[in-house]
Amino acid sequence: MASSIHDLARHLNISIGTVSRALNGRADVNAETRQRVLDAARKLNYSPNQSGRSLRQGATRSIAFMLQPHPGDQQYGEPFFIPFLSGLQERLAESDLDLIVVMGAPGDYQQERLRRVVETRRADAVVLAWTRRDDERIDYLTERGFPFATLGRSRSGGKAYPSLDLDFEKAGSDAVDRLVARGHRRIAAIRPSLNLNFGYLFLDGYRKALRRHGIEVDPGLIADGFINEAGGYQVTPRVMLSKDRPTAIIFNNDAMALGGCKALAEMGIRPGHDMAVIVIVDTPLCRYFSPALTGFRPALGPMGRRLAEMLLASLPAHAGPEGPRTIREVWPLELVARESD
Amino acid sequence: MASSIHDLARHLNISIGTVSRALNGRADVNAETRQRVLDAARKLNYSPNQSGRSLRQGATRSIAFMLQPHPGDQQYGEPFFIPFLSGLQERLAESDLDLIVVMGAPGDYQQERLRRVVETRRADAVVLAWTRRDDERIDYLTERGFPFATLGRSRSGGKAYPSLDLDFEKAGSDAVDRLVARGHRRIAAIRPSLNLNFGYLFLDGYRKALRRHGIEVDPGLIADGFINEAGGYQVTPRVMLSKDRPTAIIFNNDAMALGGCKALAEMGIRPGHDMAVIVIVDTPLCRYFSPALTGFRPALGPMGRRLAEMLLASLPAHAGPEGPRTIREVWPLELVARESD
DNA sequence: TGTGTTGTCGTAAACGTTTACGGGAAAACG
DNA sequence: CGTTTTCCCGTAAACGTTTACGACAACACA
Repeated sequence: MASSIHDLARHLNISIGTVSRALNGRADVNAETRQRVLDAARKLNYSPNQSGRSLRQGATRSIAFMLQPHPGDQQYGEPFFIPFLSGLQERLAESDLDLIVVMGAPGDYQQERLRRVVETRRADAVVLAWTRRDDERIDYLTERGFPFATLGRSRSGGKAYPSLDLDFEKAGSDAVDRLVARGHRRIAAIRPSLNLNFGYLFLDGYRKALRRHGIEVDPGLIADGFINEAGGYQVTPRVMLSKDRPTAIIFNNDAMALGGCKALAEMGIRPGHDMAVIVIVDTPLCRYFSPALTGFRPALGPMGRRLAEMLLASLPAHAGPEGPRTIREVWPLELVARESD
Repeated sequence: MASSIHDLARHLNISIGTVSRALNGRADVNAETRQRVLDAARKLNYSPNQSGRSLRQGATRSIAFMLQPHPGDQQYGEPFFIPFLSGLQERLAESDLDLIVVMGAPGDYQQERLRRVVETRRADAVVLAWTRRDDERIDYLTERGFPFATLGRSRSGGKAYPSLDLDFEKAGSDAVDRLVARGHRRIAAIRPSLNLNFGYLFLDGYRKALRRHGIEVDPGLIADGFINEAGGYQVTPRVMLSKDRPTAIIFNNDAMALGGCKALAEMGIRPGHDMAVIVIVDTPLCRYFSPALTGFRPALGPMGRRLAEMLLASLPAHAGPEGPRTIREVWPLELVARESD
């Protein structure tokens, strides 16, 4: 079948030890021999069997990415993740690491999938997405001492692990500032239900900014919904029930905004004319919507790359010179002003 | 560190052979001993090391999914893939198989990543997405005799492998039928550039239906663009240049339609009023757009599950009773009539 | 010439499993 | 009681690597 290191050694009349050393660039092998090995490897189309390496080295050279959908949403936060995933996997590939994607419902099932990965040592480390406010996965991994990194912060206190997040708090605050500057005082906020941490962060920023402007926070102007089009559609009317209607709405993400605008349209309210709309997490969709939605754009691809790098630096095997390691980073969200506010 | 089968054996005063047999449900082990082993395994928190199994069994228990972005599009056909991926991975998980996601630019780079997976035996099989009309990856895999399945057809002739595709031809044809029935005769088609096969299939159906209705195919009403919002935005005006303007446009997918509608809006043309719009590949976005876009909805999740099943059935190791195996399936696209046409 | 050093390579163990094989005891059978 | 069968289990090889160790030759040095 596929050629092994033994075939190569036999073909060269050399021991497998020498072949291995030559291939792995060790010092104690003659330059000429190394070249012969390299040539033969190419000729015989040899690549080392990954299972063999993994077993011997105790490392699988792969990283698991855990993704969970939200109840009521089969979409896994789609538009958000692929660019991130792409950056992540690109960086991992550069270090010859593979990406294993593990999906599954949150809660027990996801936890079980995670346990399987860890205990059968299928991956050397784990990347967590959609971190919850209190995330049991983080507890589990720190307890086991298994390397991991997270996209998003969580409340799990005092634990040290690489994490990367967006500054939702500042975005929420900036959105309010911008709307207030444009004369709005009745500003609604629509965020995802569940205990997704960024929903809280965004709302914190929103609240603080309102207070700073001397505007009372009206609970009737805050609503939670599924983090998708349907969620935005269902929940937006609720905010319009107030006796004193909002003149602006901040949506957590593009999908919710899309559903929300649909609901507004059905009420005869035109986003961008009769109602200012701002989106916190901007995607290409926002730009091409009518009216084009102003929002805060994340640098998803670079974030994926960066988190991969932070994770690698925290891994004993891949760490470079034992320099200081970045533990947590919070990246800014850049405002893209368009037509909807 | 993590417990091995030796620890378990020592703890039970039993040989590792027996432990392994007990765990793997083989017949030649006493019922009581098996129970003791099972209990101890749970107590000591033992799970077999995957690298060890892989090496011994010559199978990694993982499947690679190859995804390529399109030039000019960093999005990997986002909204389309996650639900599919979710179904795929769910089904694989049920057979205790992991999913490795390999991304990378099409062409040489993607080919090299594929070679690495195959030659280093990181996966037992491969799933190809975004198949091109002539796909060198398919040639490579069949030549190597490596198991694989594809989402989408390709032109690579005479090769037998499981493949699953949508009936884009019929959808293109149905779309024309529907528009003609509503009085349209100037119907434009906007499809992805590159040699993505579904672009051709869709256009074939479109052309045939027009001819069936005795309408001449006007090349000026057909345009190619990047398969995303920007592509639709850029290319739609081109179709409007005809001296005899179209009264209806069929877009290949939701993202292109979104961009196209934006372009129309800027020309003062209101989709659903002044211009009929139909989308071939419908996603949740279409429903919540204003006007809600009529389109053809694919059953992405079930398709993922099904392709996983077809692939498994074609694998020697996982094949059930040697029944006949489905090789290719073409699934219908279901029309969802909404407001835009 | 004897001793120490350097450069290169082969040997063999080890990683954690699964499994073919054989052995011994108990059960079944005459 | 002797023979055959059945049931369980232990032994050891094998999967494909990497790597610690030692051997050997060549060379330098005194």
